[in-house]
Amino acid sequence: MDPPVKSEDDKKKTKLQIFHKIAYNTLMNENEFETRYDHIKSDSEIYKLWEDAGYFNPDICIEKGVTAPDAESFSIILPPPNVTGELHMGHAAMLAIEDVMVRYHRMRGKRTLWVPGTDHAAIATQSKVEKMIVKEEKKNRHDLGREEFLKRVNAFAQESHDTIVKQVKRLGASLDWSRETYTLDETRSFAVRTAFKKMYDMGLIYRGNRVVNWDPKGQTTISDDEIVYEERSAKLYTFRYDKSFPISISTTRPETKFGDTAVAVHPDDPRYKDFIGKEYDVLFCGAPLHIKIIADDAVEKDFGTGALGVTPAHSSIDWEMAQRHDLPLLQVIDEYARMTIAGPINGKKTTEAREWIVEELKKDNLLEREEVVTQNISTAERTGAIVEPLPKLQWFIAVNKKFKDVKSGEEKTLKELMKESVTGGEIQILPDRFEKIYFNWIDNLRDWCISRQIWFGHQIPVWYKKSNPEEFFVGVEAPEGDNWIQDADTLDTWFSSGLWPFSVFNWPKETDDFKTYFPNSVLETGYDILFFWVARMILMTTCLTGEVPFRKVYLHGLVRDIKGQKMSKSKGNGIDPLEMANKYGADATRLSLIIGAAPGNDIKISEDRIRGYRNFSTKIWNIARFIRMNYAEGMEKTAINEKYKEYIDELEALKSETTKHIDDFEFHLAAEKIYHYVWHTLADKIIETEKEKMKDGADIEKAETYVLLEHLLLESMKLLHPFMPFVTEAVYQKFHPEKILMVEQW
RNA sequence: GGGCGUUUAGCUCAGUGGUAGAGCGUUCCGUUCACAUCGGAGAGGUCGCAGGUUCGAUCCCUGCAACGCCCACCA
Repeated sequence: MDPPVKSEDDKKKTKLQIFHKIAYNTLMNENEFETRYDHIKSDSEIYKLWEDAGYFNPDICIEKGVTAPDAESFSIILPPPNVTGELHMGHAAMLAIEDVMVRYHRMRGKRTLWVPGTDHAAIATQSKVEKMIVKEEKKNRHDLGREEFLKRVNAFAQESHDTIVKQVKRLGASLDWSRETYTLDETRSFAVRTAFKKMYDMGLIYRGNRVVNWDPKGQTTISDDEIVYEERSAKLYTFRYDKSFPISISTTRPETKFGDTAVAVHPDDPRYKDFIGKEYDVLFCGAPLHIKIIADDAVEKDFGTGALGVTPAHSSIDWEMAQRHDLPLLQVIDEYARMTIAGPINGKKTTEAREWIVEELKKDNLLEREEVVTQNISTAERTGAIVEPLPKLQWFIAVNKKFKDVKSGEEKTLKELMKESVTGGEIQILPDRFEKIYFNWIDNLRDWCISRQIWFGHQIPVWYKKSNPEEFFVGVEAPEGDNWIQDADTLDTWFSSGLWPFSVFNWPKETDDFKTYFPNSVLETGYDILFFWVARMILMTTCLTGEVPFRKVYLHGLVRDIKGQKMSKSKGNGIDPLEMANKYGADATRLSLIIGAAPGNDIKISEDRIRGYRNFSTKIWNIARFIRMNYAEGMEKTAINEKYKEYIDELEALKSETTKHIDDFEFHLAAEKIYHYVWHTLADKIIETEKEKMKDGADIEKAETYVLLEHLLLESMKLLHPFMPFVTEAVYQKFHPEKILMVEQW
């Protein structure tokens, strides 16, 4: 007889099993079933087991035969944590949910990739380091100089990065670390410069003198989305510029009126109809102004006097109006929020100027009314400073300009492209109520100012001719010769993170990864960065690749403390996920963030919850230990007896329910059902019913029961693995040291 | 001004067109038993309010209220 022929596959498998066995035996003694699950020790050993096996990397999964080479791919990019410090509970929730998806799809045999990375987070990181330096050395960034300052920021970023990576691993995230990237590394920087150049050539990036949001404290522009509105009470003054002027106007900022070039009224307002088109020379608090009366629909008839002093240089609404009516721009406030007009208030702060003007108006009997109103004031998210709208020469992305769409070849605007990606169903946003919010944002979107006057970030790839700064060069690399000087500004951090879905695959190179894993299957993140990030990725990706960045967007809620407040260090109400992982295990921490968290709803977390799930992992351990203790050497492993059909059916039902829930992004339901099954069905009912037989039954009964219980246990460990990877893997190892649960078939 | 979410046990939250669920807490009983990080038993809820649809509503519809969030920005 011929010896049995081993197929290549079998050989591979045997080799694999030996490898696993050796790897595992070096970690723990398989013959002992410890009385307690020691998560601190075991969690790290198991993560190492996974890392050494290499299965986080889909290429190795294929190489080792656990994934078919032609398997469908499943890819997620990790929303890159900012290198500003440490992970918080929100990150932990994100990691837990994404790891559930990734582990599930990997176990289903998909070619599964989860790409790790970190975000340089430009302004956030820079201001953090700046604050540290001010505090510790009483110096600001200008004292250090650009080069030295950047050195400091990079060192801080590196340190944060290392901490973050350690923390991400501690939580069990099955990320492919061999593909790790950073938004500011060389490959990503190349992608950023390429994107800038391409969009410039497409006519979508332009340099323009427009009214921007200026942060006088941070000394930089910020985008509309970086503004936080704060409700404050303010005084609304009603007055005339001077006695000769026929119309009264109302404003909360009289100091800006030195920049007025028009007064706008509603075209249908009978009170002012006769004035439209007339022009006046007035003397406002000693300053000569030339005011034209214009009619514009944007004016609210019922507010104030129904007439609006138009200040094109210091209000974006007024600036737009000025564009429509071809009004001149008159800047009277500088970058430090100080007055630039000649006279007694030159160089004074806007608030001081305001008081002075009011006094002048009173003196001249021009002030008609003074009332207290509540208004929403724009403040800069990062510094808290009141935003000063100023005209500045900056770089913008045009969202309303037609260009030739890469995919359809049709003339479209970025806004249209962003909208179509979702209305056309190419991208699905879950929960779907966020689609409406997304559309609403697009409708209000204005040209995106992308240049920032900060140092940390991607320097704008534009070079100006030293001899003639009007002449500039836009390119991926610097132009030849030393007659050029690069734009000192850097790009908004969301410009580079907008490229993330494909820059992680080394775009613009057409890499295999790009072909295999792009578009990403799912983008999972908190709903708070829908506009900042998700929308920007859709914008950049559809524009540059002609493809959508991902098929589905799954938005999770925010993690809050027990009082419902956002967790933050300054409030001291944060629960540190790492502390929880060390206290109760990563599994318990993860489960507490999944169960009870409906998609898109905020979750309030407390230590008690986490402790409850730690008890669950102890329970699992004991169930496994009990079953294993009833295994006798030489026990005959029969097939499962027909009489246990009910148990098997129950398990099968659980399997299909769980599968459906995960496919439907209902992770909380899936986890809860498995939880309930393991504790209250398997342990409380089935084991309690069958344990007598294990003790006192005949050998055949003992064996039958054992086989049944082992089957139920190990199958439920598979179902639970994506949610609680550590304890389930540890249990599985006790039964199958030659295998790794992480890559078992779902 | 526009939009969205939430309202269910003492607390934090899931869930469902047909006698209501989890964690924690609480009451009683039980430790030579895999597990006291446990087991068993229990208390505790007119599922925010008012209408409507339905044989039947906590769930669907309408209105209202309270709380929270997002967007716009009336200058």
